[in-house]
Order: sequence, then structure tokens, then C-alpha cells
Amino acid sequence: MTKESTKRDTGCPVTYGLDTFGDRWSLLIIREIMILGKRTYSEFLEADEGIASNILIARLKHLEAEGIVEKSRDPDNRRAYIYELTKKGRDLAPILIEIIIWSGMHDNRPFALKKVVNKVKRDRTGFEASLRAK
Amino acid sequence: MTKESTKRDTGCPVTYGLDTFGDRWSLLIIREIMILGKRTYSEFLEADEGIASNILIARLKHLEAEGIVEKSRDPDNRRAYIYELTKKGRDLAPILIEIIIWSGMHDNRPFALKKVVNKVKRDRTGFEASLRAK
DNA sequence: GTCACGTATTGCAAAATGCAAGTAATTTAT
DNA sequence: ATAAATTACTTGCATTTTGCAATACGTGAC
Repeated sequence: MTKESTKRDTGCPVTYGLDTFGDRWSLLIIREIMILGKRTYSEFLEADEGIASNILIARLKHLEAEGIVEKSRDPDNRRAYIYELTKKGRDLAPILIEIIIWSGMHDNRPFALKKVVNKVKRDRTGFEASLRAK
Repeated sequence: MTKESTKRDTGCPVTYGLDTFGDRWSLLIIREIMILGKRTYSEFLEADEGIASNILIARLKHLEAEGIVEKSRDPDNRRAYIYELTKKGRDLAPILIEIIIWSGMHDNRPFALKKVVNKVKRDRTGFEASLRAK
């Protein structure tokens, strides 16, 4: 398994978070689920950033092992699985929100997506609720 | 330079954040500065997690290029440099705080450091102010 | 100049990543 | 019942990044 599954074990809460979800792809998968409402392996594969299938499955397994997502059969499509956030996963919403707010303040690239940023700014509480519900 | 200096350029605020500070070490350096009050290259090298000197310098340069830290001569020790957070860097405080809160909720390891977690819980506003001041 | 100190670089082995191709399991179509 | 299609996952290999140890560079003290 990847290195970040081996916790650095210093007891530091920041380290714990980084070891659990703080790699190149984990938070992007969580974004796909929370913000974009994606649920299946093939939907994740279509993400803008172009994650490779072997990396994707490694991350999904890691997140599952960490209790952040859980996997079950899709009742509507018997050959698909769905990955959903657990409470531990939904509790990441505030972190995602703060990242969005921070980027909204500091990402000055002309093509930066301001839509989500504005949604957060208008109604943070409602936005967080919607993330947790998705 | 490392890959994360090349922004994925999808315009997504989450992606922007991850590309800017979301690697294995950047947030730990920011933690060292914000929470532990460290300032110099040699102080960062002593961090619990044991960052290698080549990785450290690469991250410092990256963070400097991103405008998150800035480097200057230490007035008290003319052969040392000081790395300090810019406003953009200090604005990461809420993210750090949410990570700490999240870990406080979900890190059940017996040796987890609850000290910082409790400090945040008691007085989040005050804690954030102290992070930004450090 | 030479030495110590703080910062930064280099070389190399090990690990993680990215990509392309292939396998497996299950469902739908005929 | 067999074939085709769909979804999930694995494997092999080239490339990139990491980690570690050793070394070099730059500055100021003597």
C-alpha cells in the first residue's frame, strides 16, 4: 500500500489528517462525491484531473480502510458499486469549505471557478448542509 | 521542480488549494510556523516528522513562489534566513483549524495529542488569532 | 585566510505515479 | 445458453518523486 497508510504517529492532529486524506488524490475524490455528487468508480475516472485507474482504486481502498467512504452494491444498477461518505467523511466538509474560501480569496487566475466560491460566501451553513446531504 | 508546481488548471478551487499547499510536507511546514513558531530552515529540519533537507528546501521554494511564505535575513543572526507567512499563508489558519477539529473528532489513537484540539474547542476565535500572530 | 555555522545541492536507491493493456464478474440481448 | 456489453479492478513497465547521506556554498567571526 502507499506510504500514507502508515501513520507517522507523532500524535499531531495535523499529521493525522494529512496521513488520512491529505494526498494528491484523496481530497479530489471526496470533492467528486460531496460537491459533484458522484458515486461510482467510472464516474470518478471521468474527473477533470484525469486520475489513473490504479491510483483511483488504491485511494478508494485506502479511504475505505480509513472509514471515510463505504462501498456497497448499487441497487439501481446491479453491476455497479457505489461509494458513499461515512460520517467521518462528511465531517470533512468544513475543511473543503475552508479550502474553497481560501482559494476564492487568493486564486486570481482568470478562469478560476467562482461559482462554488460565491455559493459558499452567500450561505455557508446551507452550503455545508448540502455537502453533507449529497 | 516537483509536479505540484504545475497547476492542474481546471479552475476548481479545491484543486487550486491542493496544488498550492496540499502535498505531504507543505502543510506541516506551515504548522511548524503557525503553531510551533518556527522560523528557520534548521528549525524546520528538527520537526518530529523528520523532513529531508532536499525536500524541505524544495517545499520552501515552492511555498515562496506561491506567495505563502517570504524569506528574509534574520536581523539577529546575520547568516540565517527567516521564513515567515504572508497574508496568503496566514489565511490558511482556518484550514489548519478545521483539520485539527476533524482529527479531534476522529483520531482515537491513545497517544493522540488532545492539547491543541482542546485549545481550539475552548476558544476558536482566540486560537485563530494566535495562529495568525505567530 | 581559515573556521564554524546555516543553508542548499547532488547522487543514487527505493517508492509512488502515470499510462496502456488486459482480466474478471455481472447483466442484458439474442 | 451464448455472446456482447458494462463496470470494476489488475498488471507490467517507463517515468517521476521521494528519502537518505554526503557534500558544497555563502556568510560572518576570528
